[in-house]
Order: sequence, then C-alpha cells, then structure tokens
Amino acid sequence: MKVRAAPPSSTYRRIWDVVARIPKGKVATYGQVAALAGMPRHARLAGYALHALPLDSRVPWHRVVNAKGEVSPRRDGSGHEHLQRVLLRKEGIRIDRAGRLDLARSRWRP
DNA sequence: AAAGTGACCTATT
DNA sequence: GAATAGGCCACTT
Repeated sequence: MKVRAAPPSSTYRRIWDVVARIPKGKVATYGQVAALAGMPRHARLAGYALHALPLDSRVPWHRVVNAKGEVSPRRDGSGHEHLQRVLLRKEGIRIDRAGRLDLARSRWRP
C-alpha cells in the first residue's frame, strides 16, 4: 500500500525539526516554521512537508496553522482538520465559533 | 521534460 | 473584509 511515494528529503526534515520544537499549548504558522528552518518565504514547503508526514510520527503537526489563525483546510479530503482542532483544544487553545484561534495570544515566540 | 498541484504568505486594490 | 496577483519549492503525471 502506498503511504508516500517519495522518501523524505532533507528539506522536509528541516521543517519537521522546527515543528518538533513548538511547545505544547503554542502554535506557529507555516511561514514562521519555514523562516525558522532557514527558508524564508517558503511557507508552502512547510505545508507540503507536513502533508507527507506519517501519522504515527511524534512531530506535533497540529500546532501549525495558517496565517489567519485558522486550521488549514485539506484539499485532498483526508479530513484531519477536525482532529487538529481537537488536539489543539486539548492543549488549552481556545478556538472560536468561526474556527479561529487567537494568534496574538497563542503564537509561539522562540 | 513541461505542466499541474498543493496542510501557504504578503502586498495591493 | 474580500478578491487578485506574484512568489516559492517539491512532488506527480
């Protein structure tokens, strides 16, 4: 069965490395993760790297949201958005009725 | 090998 | 706020 077609590149691992440093109860944006990984303006890569991340990994992928403070919609129908919101709430992050969280309050500042 | 796609961002109108 | 445009890179076809 095909889980992932290609092996993880070093680029992915740089992204995952940064995500692994996000503390519990805090979130980071894709662009922020990319910048911390030494690749400014490569936000899209961060999203791609997380998409390729195996689900059983210990990387806290759920702590990465988009710049609007919203859980990014999956376009391939994987349906993990709901799980992400559950995990975030479990860490004490408040998400309002519109599905948004307070980035100003919850953003990770390394 | 060229074109399409994607868990995105910023600036501008 | 919403809609547009341009930018970025890896992966698939």
